Amino acid sequence: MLSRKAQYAFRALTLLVDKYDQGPVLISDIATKKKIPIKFLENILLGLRKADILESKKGKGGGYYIKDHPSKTTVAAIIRIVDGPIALLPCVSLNFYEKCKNCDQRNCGLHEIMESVRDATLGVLENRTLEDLRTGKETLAKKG
Amino acid sequence: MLSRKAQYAFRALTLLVDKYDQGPVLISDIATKKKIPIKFLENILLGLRKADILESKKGKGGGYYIKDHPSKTTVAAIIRIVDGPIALLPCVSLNFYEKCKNCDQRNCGLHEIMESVRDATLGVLENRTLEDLRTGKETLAKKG
DNA sequence: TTTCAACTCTAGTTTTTTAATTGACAAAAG
DNA sequence: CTTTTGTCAATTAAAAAACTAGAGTTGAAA
Repeated sequence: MLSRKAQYAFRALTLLVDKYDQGPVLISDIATKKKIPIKFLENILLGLRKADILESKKGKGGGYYIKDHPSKTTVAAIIRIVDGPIALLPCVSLNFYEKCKNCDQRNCGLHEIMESVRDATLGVLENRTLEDLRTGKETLAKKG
Repeated sequence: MLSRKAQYAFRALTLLVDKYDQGPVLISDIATKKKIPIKFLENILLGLRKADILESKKGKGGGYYIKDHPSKTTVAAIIRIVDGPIALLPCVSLNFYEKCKNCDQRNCGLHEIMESVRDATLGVLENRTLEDLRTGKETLAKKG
C-alpha cells in the first residue's frame, strides 16, 4: 500500500497539474484545498523539488509549480521519491536493491514471482504520468 | 513491500511445499531451519491454518502440513492472509475495499492508474501457486 | 489414565516506522 | 527594510510491525 505521505503527494500534484502553466501555487493553498497538514506538505513538496519534479519561488507571488511538462514525469518516479521501492521485495528492486539473506536467489521460486510482479507493476507505473492525474478528463480512453 | 511477516510465511511455506505429502513438520523445525523467531512463526502458521491453507496435528508426531495440493493455493491468497490488501490504495482493493475520502472516484486520474496496477499485479499473483515455491526446479520455464 | 509432546490462544512488550509539529532561517518582492 | 514565502533540521506523537510470555488444549502412547 502507498503511505499517507504518497497519497498527499499525489493530491498535491493533481492540483499542481491542473494549474500547470498558471504560475506558482502557495503551499498554504494546496494544504487548505486538499486538506493536508501544512507542515507535512512542506516536507513532501520540498522532497519533490529536490528530486527535480517541482520548482519553487520564494517571497510574494511565490509558491510551487511543476518543473517539466507533466507528461515527462512518471507516476513510478513520484512513488520512488516519496515512498521508496516499488517492488515487493528488496532483492528484486531495480532502484533500491538489497541482497536477501536466507535465500539463494538462484533457487528461490519466490524471487522469480516477485520479479514478474515488479515488471507487471512497472509496466503500468512507468507509462503513466502526471498528465494522467489531470481532472476533468474522465472520458479519455485508457492506455494499454 | 511485503512485511517481514509475509517473508517468513513464504519461507515456511517453501519448506512445507518441499515436504508435501511427507507428514507434519514441527514448528520448531521450521523455525530452526528457516531462522524465524519461533513464537512469531507460531502466529503466522496459525493464521494460515485458520485461513484453510494449512492443517495441523497436535501431540507426538504432530506439526503443520499443507492442506490442499500446492497448485491449488495462490500466492495472492497468502499475501492477503498475512499482509492484507495487495492493491496500492484501499479504494481500488478488491478484497479490502474502503471508500477514499477527499477524492471523487469518477474524476480521479489516480484511481484508474491504481486499478491498472492492481490488475497487472494480480495477473501474476493469482496465477502463481505454492507449487512455484518448490526448490530444485529452477530450470523450469517461466509462466506467461 | 497419566504423561509428555505438540499446537492454541490471548495478551502483552518492544522496536521501528510513519505522521505531524516546532521554530529558527533564508531569499525574493515591493 | 519589511513582509511574504519557501527552507530545513530537530523533535514529538501516534501507529504499526515485530517479537515474547505463559497458561491452555489436544492427542498419542506408555
